Amino acid sequence: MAEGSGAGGPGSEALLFLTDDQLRKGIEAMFFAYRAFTADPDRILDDHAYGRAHHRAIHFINRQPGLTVNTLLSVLGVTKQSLNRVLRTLIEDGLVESRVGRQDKRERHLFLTAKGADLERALSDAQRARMRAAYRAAGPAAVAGFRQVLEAMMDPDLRRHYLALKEGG
Amino acid sequence: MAEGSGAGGPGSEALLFLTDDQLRKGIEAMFFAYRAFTADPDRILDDHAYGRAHHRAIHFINRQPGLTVNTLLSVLGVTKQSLNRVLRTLIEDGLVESRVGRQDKRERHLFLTAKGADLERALSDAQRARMRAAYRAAGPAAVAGFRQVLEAMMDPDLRRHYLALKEGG
DNA sequence: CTTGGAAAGTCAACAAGGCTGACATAAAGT
DNA sequence: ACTTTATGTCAGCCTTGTTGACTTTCCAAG
Repeated sequence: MAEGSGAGGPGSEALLFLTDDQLRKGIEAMFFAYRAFTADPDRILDDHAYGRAHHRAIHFINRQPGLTVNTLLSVLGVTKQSLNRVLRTLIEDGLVESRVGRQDKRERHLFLTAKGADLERALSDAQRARMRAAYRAAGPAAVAGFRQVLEAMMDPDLRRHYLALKEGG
Repeated sequence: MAEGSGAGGPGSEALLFLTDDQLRKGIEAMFFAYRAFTADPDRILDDHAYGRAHHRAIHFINRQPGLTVNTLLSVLGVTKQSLNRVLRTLIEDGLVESRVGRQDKRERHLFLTAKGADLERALSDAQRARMRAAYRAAGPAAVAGFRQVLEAMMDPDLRRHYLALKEGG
């Protein structure tokens, strides 16, 4: 309603959507939506005694098979020690395979095993189902705006990682 | 990829935005954007030896001054013990005040003190600045779509909390 | 060939912030 | 009088993040 009143000064029309109230709604929408966004995978992970950290590792190994530990590290934005704990259990459990690099033998290239790919599929199926329902409810135009805002929200460094994956698809 | 080939049946045009690739991009955009979304407040909180949990409590107490512990509990979706740890330090540090209910003396109503409101302002200023930049870069139409998709993503129970706040504004 | 640095892995210790379970108190409701 | 609700608290556990120190392996430049 406040948006409709034509009382603003010069140029205020174009900036009406930047009111604190609009911004606050966006902030709260992010908070609640992210909870929903992670809820389905979390349920599946619980059954396997894994956590969100395992999901993230599995996701990006699937997205970019053969990526090195260092690359995964910088995409995830965590420390080597933190990732290693997660990665070790995934390798021990036979979900991830680590192969020595051919050119540079210091590097380890990460791949999902068949078992790992199974879990990845279960997780991303669940997440995609929710995203699909939201997309369908909101419509194509809304989806375009959704991604535009999210991309504009990222730091340059994060956007770099995002875009690298976006092209690769 | 079956959806992407030009061979789709009737109605496939309208569903092009539901390809697995589009869904995946949305999922990854959520992941990276949420990191950026929380980065600025996290930096401020670090200086005060608080964490994201404190931020969330402060945010919702500010949004709905006088709300009861139980209400805050259900909005945040955590256990009483978990919230209490956070709330206790905020009260001890003089950021939050807890007043006994007048009608029902079992209830405690939560308010930000002046000091609490100061921190809240610093946190939300930072978060709004990022959101404002993203909104400005993406434009009003994108913003509408952004919120539509996020709202469609929420579980009914989460959306209930979101809408209650939305109206209250 | 030696040496410096990079990639990876590991150990130890710590902190935040979730969780469960058990229990205590005060106040309300029946 | 009894039960239920709202709150608070203690104790213990888990995941996942952190820092710091150290090792092994290997590449690459001097």
